[in-house]
Amino acid sequence: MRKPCCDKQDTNKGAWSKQEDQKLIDYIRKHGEGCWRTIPHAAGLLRCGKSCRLRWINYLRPDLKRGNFAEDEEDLIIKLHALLGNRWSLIAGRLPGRTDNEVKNYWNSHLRRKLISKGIDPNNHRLSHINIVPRSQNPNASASATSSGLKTQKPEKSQVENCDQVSDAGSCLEDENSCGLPDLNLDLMIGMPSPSLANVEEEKKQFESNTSRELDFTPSPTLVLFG
DNA sequence: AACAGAATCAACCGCGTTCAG
DNA sequence: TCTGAACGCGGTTGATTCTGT
Repeated sequence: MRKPCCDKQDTNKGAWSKQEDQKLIDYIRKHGEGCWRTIPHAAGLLRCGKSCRLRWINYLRPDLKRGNFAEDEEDLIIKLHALLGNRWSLIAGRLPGRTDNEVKNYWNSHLRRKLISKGIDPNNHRLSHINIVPRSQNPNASASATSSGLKTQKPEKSQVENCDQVSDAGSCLEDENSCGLPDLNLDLMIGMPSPSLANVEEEKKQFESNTSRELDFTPSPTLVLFG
């Protein structure tokens, strides 16, 4: 049985105070990112290492961009999601200054809905033959696009009906290979910070070879990668 | 102005992976 | 080779803010 990552009795939870932020920033500036387990104690924080790591990565890191996503960033996220599925850290790795959490939140709150409104199933990036009813006329759809709404969205059949056996976009791509659909031909050159598209492909292949998921779904003919 | 519902996003949780001993 | 601790990730939650009535 895994032990909890920290002694919960002695750790703060919830929002970080300015003082806590400052302590963490000061410590990491001085000593760099290191063993997250020991950082809280060393920095004089009553937080668990996990929490410190998350706070640093998602909020305090100096190279974070923050603010609205540019259109090219949106496009890139959509394309990468089509390629990689919900592997947010990989996607975020290709967006300089963005974090996996940020990308994930943005996807769940904006991009999903954007795709749905264009009649595209965000799970597999295929045209879904659903009539999109404006929210105002469709009270049932009210919470479906929120991140917390995702849990309620799961059973929202109408939107996944066409591909109810598809788990994610990545799996869809496996199918892509097997049924000989056209090459994705993605233009992923927008501000790639690290390695290159070749590595995305590499990671994808690696992922695919590592995964033994059996897929069983009927492909719809159109995979949509707009942008 | 007050309220309700929706949207946003920081943070937590739990699991899989990695790695050192 | 095995085991356990730590890390990293994706999913989820819940507090806060926004928007419409």
